Amino acid sequence: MLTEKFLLGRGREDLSAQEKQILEDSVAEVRSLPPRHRLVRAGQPVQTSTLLLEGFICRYMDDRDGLRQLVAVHIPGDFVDLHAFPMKRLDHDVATLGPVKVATFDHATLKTITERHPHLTQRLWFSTLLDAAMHREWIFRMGRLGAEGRVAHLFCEIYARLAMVGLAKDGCYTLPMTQPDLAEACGITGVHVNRVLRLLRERKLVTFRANTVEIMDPAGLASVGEFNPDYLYGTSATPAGAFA
Amino acid sequence: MLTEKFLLGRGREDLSAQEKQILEDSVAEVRSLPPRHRLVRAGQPVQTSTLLLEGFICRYMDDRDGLRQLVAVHIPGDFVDLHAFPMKRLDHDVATLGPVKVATFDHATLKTITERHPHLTQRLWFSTLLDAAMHREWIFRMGRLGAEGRVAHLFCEIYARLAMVGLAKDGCYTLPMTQPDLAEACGITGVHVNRVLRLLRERKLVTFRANTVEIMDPAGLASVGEFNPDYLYGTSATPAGAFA
DNA sequence: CGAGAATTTGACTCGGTTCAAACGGTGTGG
DNA sequence: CCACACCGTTTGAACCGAGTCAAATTCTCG
Repeated sequence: MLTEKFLLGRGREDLSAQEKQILEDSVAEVRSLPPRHRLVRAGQPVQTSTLLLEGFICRYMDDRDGLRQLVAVHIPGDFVDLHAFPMKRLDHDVATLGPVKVATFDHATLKTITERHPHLTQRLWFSTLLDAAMHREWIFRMGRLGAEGRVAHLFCEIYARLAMVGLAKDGCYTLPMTQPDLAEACGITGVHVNRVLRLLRERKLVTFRANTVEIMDPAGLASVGEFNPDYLYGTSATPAGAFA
Repeated sequence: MLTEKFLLGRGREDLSAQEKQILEDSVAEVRSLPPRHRLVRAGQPVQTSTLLLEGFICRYMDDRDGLRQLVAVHIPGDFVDLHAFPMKRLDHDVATLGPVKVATFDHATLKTITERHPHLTQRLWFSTLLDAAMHREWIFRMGRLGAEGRVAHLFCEIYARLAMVGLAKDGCYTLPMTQPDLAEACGITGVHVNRVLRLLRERKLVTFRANTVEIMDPAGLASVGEFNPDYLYGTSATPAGAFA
């Protein structure tokens, strides 16, 4: 089932079998895309939205000098640009990190869902609000944490989210990001990311090599990143609590 | 009409007279609240949502040391915690800045709306996505701008939003925030906010005194803050374009 | 009028940037 | 199959923006 990871660990159980089927039947197209491929450009009108099936996607904005600020990292099960449905256009770019597989939904189809299935609609709405909750946490990260904390927090967040959809365990996961990418996500320099990674490694908290994150001390890392997974709205059965 | 400012300048025209009436009739209660009053505490279950009628409200999160990071500032017409309706609980606190007047909506009533009025529901959804768009811009502000730019950007954003609902003109508006408040919104120190304000004043860009913002050079301020109002999704008739 | 908060300014410190250079993978074309 | 080019990674040294600490001044409100 293509949409099996959607809201997994966040109340997907709350969807009836019929609703799950409606979602599944609403997929217009499944596509594979190469790394570093831009799906949507800021400002353009959009008629479809994208559910991420495999791989990683990011959203970002450019500053005056063309430097990027990531505003979101997406993992399988995320409805990456569902907000384009009510908004019609986006205020940021959307691009793949590594290679991905995505499912596309036509906005016309989504409109039908909103007209006929209020409860499913509310769950779709909820999924966009999860993104907003993560945005807020990113604001917190940039505003209150130093460089070390920011990187630690990001590693914790992605681990917790991947664990919820069964793509991470024992503190290990694949993350197709470079050090400059991390820098763009954390609002610091690529050079400084490197120094921070060395520190975190030396303190036996986490290592990041060859696109692989290995969290050696979850509690310690969560402490450095002041990470509390409540904002991810996982259900009680969800492994996000590993950090609690 | 209590709800007259809701989505004003953001496609409120798109609502039918009937829909506007439904919204108006859904108000459960109107209340006045004193400055610095906390409406919602993070984590608590919530059964109502709040439309801000008059005054200013902020949302914030605490770090380990109890220091606050503002994640949103709300102005009249904003449905401050509508996201609590699908989410059931919030990941942050909500508090007034100055004195406010608010309208309260029961979630049971909102549920009825989502079951019977898909189009109105979509506009409610849209309003929560506007908040998410502002969150993203805040991430950008914290990640890519220096202290000066952050303060400049914030002043620009609030001006553009107030102008859309008719509460600011000629670059002037009232903002019941202290310098420490600004600091909490911008991720810098209160002391440094003071220095930045002096700089901006000396450069004849903007002054902030006695809860009053006076933008003397809109274009210059927008340039320092790398401010582009597109993310506010104003309509073409909207004064937000004053900064474009 | 007095208390407590907010504003303002100065001096010193420090985290993170900038600039620079070396080193390591990896894919491509000759 | 190797050479080269292009990234990404790593490290060092100098610099600077913002934080910290401290104290004086002004404002606000009971």
